[in-house]
Amino acid sequence: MRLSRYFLPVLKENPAEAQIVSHRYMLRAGMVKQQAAGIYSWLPLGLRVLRRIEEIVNQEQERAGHIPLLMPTLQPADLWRESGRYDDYGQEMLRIKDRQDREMLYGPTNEEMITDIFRAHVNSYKDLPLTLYHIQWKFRDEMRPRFGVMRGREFLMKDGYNFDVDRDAALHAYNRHMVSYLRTYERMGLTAIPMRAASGPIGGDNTHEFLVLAQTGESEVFYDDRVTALKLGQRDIDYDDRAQVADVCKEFTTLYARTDETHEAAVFDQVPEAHRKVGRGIEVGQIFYFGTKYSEAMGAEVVTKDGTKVPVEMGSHGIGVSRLLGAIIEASHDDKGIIWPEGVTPFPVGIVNLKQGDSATDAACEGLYKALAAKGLEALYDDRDERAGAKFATMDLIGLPWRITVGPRGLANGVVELTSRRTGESEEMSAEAAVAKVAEIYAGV
RNA sequence: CGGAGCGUAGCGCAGUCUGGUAGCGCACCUGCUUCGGGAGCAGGGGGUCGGAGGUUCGAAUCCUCUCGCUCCGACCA
Repeated sequence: MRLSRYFLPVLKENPAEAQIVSHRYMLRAGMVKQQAAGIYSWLPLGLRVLRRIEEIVNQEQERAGHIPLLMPTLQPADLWRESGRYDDYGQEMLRIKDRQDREMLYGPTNEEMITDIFRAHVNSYKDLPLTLYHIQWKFRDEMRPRFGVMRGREFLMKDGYNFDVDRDAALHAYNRHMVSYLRTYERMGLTAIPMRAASGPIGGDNTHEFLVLAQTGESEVFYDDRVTALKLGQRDIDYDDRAQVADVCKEFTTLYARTDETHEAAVFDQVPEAHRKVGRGIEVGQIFYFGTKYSEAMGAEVVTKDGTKVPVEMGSHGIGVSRLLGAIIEASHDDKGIIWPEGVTPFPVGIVNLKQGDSATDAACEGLYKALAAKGLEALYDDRDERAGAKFATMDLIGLPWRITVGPRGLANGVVELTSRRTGESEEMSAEAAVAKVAEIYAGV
């Protein structure tokens, strides 16, 4: 993408309403525009990151054997009357009437609707296990939306639902989700710690939240800091292997890690003092096992091997996709701007032409741009007629992890400069070597 | 939902107390100079002062109502 033809409305000054760093940078980098309290337009740069995050979520869900579908944002009230939640959900649910005066709602979650789909089409244990998920906009009419996309009223969420024949199978689904979530967050450059949680209006007694440590987090967290060193890495996981998946969950949930909702001081005190940490975290996902709560209420049953009918065992699992943008920025930025992890960056690399209009630098930049594209890497090429300082400031603000700087001084020696946004370190090399190095960096992402 | 505050140009703000017909910086447009970390000079365009009603010779400014947004608290992906 050539910046001169892109739509990237960056702001030099901090918008007054933005209190936390991710909100400030998202506005300043031209990623979002607020349209109402807790409701945002996604501008091109923000949309690119949102799509990247969705893509990673999709890939990891499908890798775990979960199946995508898409349910609507608007739902009929009657479905929610069956579970009893139409009345229970309260003011947070946005209720709407259509022209026939039918009661509708903008979905805050989809347990009822997925159960309706299930009961309409599945009758036998032979069709299980089954996990369906979608990534769809949700609306929760929060009392107090704040922190930009971190607590919006409209937000993009991945929500998945598992259907299993018995409790053991459902708990395996729970574990499978935990592992797939760990891998998802790691690919986004995040350390998200599973913490035992309270269940809230979804219901159920087995639930973990995934927390990203950050000063600006809304939850107080208590943890053994050795959990932050745990990494899934590239290990090979067979998601159908119950024992292997359970072992991974055990590895990641044995050390103490709780939110204030489930914190137990007496247990926490047994953590060695050197590792005992209290901090704050951003909740970026939650998984639940809730058994037959919805299937019983809504008559979602399957016939078992011995011919009896049983309500299907269920769980649900959510990742706050739009919230993740904020969480990643909170976890990865400096005083100049965002620092995107390679996994989610809107563009893999930026090209800065220090002397636009100079035939040598222009030609070198065009060559780089095309060579990168040939490797499947779409660079953001700053071809504006701006001074070097302005170009650097823009690149730093929008946070592309790698920058190739092309100027007449370097070209005279046959080199360009490859700079890491994270470390600030620069290395001079030929244009060919820079392309090769960037390609190598992204080969593993 | 309780408490506090703010709406004046695209963004950040001053002007409101003490009414006199709207200003600064950034951004934008033109020209010249400049050109490896958000340039300088000169010129220029842009605002029914959130909305409605009222008081007044006269309202951004005073009064009433209303809408929107932000922050602090209790709730949540």
